[in-house]
Amino acid sequence: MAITTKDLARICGVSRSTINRALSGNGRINPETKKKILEKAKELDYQPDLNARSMANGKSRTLGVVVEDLDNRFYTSILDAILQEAEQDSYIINIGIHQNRTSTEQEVLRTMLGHKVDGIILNPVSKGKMLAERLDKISVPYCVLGFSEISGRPCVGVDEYKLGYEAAGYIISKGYQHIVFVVPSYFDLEGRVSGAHSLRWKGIQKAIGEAGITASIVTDLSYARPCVEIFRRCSKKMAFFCSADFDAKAVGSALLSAGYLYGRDYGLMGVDASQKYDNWGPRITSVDNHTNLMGKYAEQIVMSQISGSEYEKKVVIDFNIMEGETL
Amino acid sequence: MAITTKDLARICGVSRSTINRALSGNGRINPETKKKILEKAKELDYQPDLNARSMANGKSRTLGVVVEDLDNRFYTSILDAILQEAEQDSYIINIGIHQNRTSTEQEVLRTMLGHKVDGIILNPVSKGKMLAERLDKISVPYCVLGFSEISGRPCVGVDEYKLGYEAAGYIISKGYQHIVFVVPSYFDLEGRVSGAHSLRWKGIQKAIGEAGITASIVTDLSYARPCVEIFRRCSKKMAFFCSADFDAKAVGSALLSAGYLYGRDYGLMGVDASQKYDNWGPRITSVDNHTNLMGKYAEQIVMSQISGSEYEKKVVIDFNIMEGETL
DNA sequence: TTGAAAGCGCTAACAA
DNA sequence: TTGTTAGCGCTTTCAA
Repeated sequence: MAITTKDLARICGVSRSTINRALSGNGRINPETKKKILEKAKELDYQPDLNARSMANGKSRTLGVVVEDLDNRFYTSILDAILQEAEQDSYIINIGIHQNRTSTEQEVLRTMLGHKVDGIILNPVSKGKMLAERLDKISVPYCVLGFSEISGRPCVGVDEYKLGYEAAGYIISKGYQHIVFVVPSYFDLEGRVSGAHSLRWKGIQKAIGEAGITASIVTDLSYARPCVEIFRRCSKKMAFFCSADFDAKAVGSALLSAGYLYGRDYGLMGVDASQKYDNWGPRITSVDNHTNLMGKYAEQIVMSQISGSEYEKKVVIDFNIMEGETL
Repeated sequence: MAITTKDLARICGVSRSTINRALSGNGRINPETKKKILEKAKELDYQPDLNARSMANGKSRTLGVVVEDLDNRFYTSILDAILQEAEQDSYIINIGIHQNRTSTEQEVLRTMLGHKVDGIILNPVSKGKMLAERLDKISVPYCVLGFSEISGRPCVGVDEYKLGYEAAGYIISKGYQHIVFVVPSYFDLEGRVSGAHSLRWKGIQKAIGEAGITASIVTDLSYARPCVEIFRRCSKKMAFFCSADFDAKAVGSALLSAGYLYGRDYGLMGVDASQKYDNWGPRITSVDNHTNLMGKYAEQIVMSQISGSEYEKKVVIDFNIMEGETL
């Protein structure tokens, strides 16, 4: 059993409020007794029960973060940024994963609210009306990661339409005649279209329309083989634009096994800027969507709400194209 | 403000204990009233205050996990496993990062204990006596990730001596005459030797002794250039054994830029089995140390202590060598 | 089968 | 300057 203010009070021969005054630094108190109390507290290694405090004053100094899983650099990078930011504010992080299941998402959110987190950062599974309802139930400040699924709510993300448009433009500028948009997560488990990816796709379509070239989309979960097939049947100079570097690597490997080389035989582009973290193999041409900034701003948006200061409801993160050796 | 049992009691016209009996399923209660209460609870979306509960019954159903950071697949992979395991036990995870600073480690541990976590999984910064003292202060069940720094305490890890011995043996079996052990984290920020890595190094030395070949060690934080230099000056057939695939990749890239190719000109080996996650570039010969299992067992060790069941104090995780194209 | 009361450890308002 | 009291929302005796 840890030592409590009650124990301290008994030991120091004063009341608990006096203990509290010494410990918190608030309220008038005799410097002598204060000094004595603090000494005793240190000697006995007093550590406040943060849950009790949270209950008494309604602030838990805890933030909840809900993401898909931690098997993905996209999320861990966001999370790392959140953790660093939160530490500065002396906040602790509760983390939950929904593994792309709406039911788990709901459950995790409930649990977090049950634990009285002061704020939540959510990478949502659900979309549209369901997401809106779910957000309405969040009784604390929150911030959504990615904003293609919602409007009028605190969120941070990149402009996916613009991302698609500019990425396609970049590919076009390199002289490619056909773009294959590879996006295994285009449909979720319930068969609904991902808002972010459909926006990207729209951006791509705009760009190819203007340039007068063609594009197609691959949404198969096992996209490697289809990509090889498409490449074999197509005579135009083509590029694969994949929704993440991870997928670009898979496509590149598959085509390489089939005897076709990125950069030489076709173009390959991804999103995530994995070249920043991994210098192995050819650098993949990629869109750097600044995941660390997403985490940082998400945390700040939530903290601003908690502290009641001004904040931008919708923060748009910049992205930029990083040249590589595959396009 | 969320609805409480007090509210429910008022609304249903019964006492709070009756509400509790309905909600918890414990104690005798009229099925009628129980049904009515449960309906109301659902209708009003009652959600228990888990902190209050935690305070009342001394169990928070929260586990604390302390690792270096999330910028490292080694940790995120462990963490992911812990999360999945914890979800099964309906436990939530508090995560803290110490960023390799002993002071932060201490602070994070204190905060976690303050939040009344039921157990802690720790990847320690501190070593030896300091670590022992720190562990002694942990008033809840815990498990240490890696066991080279401690003895007689709950922990999970791989046999680093054996790992070094077998990895070196594997390298030797491939005909290499000199091994360079590349380990930038051999010394920590305070200049102390990492127990895990010194064990590995001992294992390596044993193996080379038996085989009658030579070995050297590089502990520079910027090891790329030194490695290139060593390679240039050495006439023997040599292999670099790096403490992580990440570092092996860096060494490989540096030597490649200098015109030397892994596999052909020298051997390259790492630890982590990154080839399991990343199929880009040549597969690196690597030791798979099963990080996911580490996480899983760590969680189980802590949970067993919490539930009072039997458990093994020291769990040794298997490792195995994964062939690649660089050795 | 139900209710009353105490307590977990803390904070905060009010008295002394 | 210090102490008393009540309350946060829950669980857990004990009594009715």
